[in-house]
Amino acid sequence: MPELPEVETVKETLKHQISGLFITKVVVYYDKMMSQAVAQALSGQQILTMNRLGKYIIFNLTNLDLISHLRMEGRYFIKTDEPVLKHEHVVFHLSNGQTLRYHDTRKFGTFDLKTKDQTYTTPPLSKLGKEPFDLNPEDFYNRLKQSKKPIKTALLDQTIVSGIGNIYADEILFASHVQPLRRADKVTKKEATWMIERGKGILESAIEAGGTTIRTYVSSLGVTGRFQLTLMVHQRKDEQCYICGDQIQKVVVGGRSSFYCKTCQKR
DNA sequence: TTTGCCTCCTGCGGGC
DNA sequence: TGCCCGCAGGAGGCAA
Ligand SMILES: [Zn+2]
Repeated sequence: MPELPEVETVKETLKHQISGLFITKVVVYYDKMMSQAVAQALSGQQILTMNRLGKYIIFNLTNLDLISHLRMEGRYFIKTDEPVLKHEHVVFHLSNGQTLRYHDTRKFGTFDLKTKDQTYTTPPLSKLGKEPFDLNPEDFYNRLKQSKKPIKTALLDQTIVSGIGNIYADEILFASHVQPLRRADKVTKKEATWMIERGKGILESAIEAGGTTIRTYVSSLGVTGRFQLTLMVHQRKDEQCYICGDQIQKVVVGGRSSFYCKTCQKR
């Protein structure tokens, strides 16, 4: 599932591919994905630029903002007049004859259309906490102090810190030597600081990796922003820890699969 | 108030 | 080989 780095890559790619173009028509093939009213309102809007906040992509239009969330499987493809595929649910027709296709096998992605004054002052964006890049470790620590839920769940809570998903949450906890089930209010200031500082490094590396593979993905697999990065623990159940050799454990925390090394993450 | 469970949707893998 | 079942997963909604 795309997290902050992958979404950043998608946003940057789209920015270079479609900025300046006008949306001439929007066709919806799965009604629940986008209302007719929204589709019609998009006609005639120019795509001025693309922005991102947390895991949300923002199409900055003439006098509206379209907020797109990819959830687990959402992808964008830029095509011309090829047949519309089974999982292409929304097709944006553009002023240069190309089409932007929103592809989503699970149909979990969302679109929200906002007037400019409502974009950041109403949900979903108004509820977002800061990204790790902007979050002061001390503020993060103080916020964790107020929460009794497991730290893994807190890291996934977009109102506490935005942009982190299941994969990077596991990686950040490993890098900070903290077990996923530890209560958030039991995390020390040192550990909270590690989570922010090392979290930033992990996300930055992933963004950088995305930048290097961007062309391959645009041409072959669409604008997914996905790329292979070496993961220390996520999805590595029963494999050896790269640091100590111990077996990676899997636990379910808040309904989410979580992976950790019980030796490197003692508490 | 805060927390946690359920829901959406469909491809995939395991079991027989 | 093919069918059936259960699972995974962001975030919103709702119940406790
Ligand atoms: Zn280890």
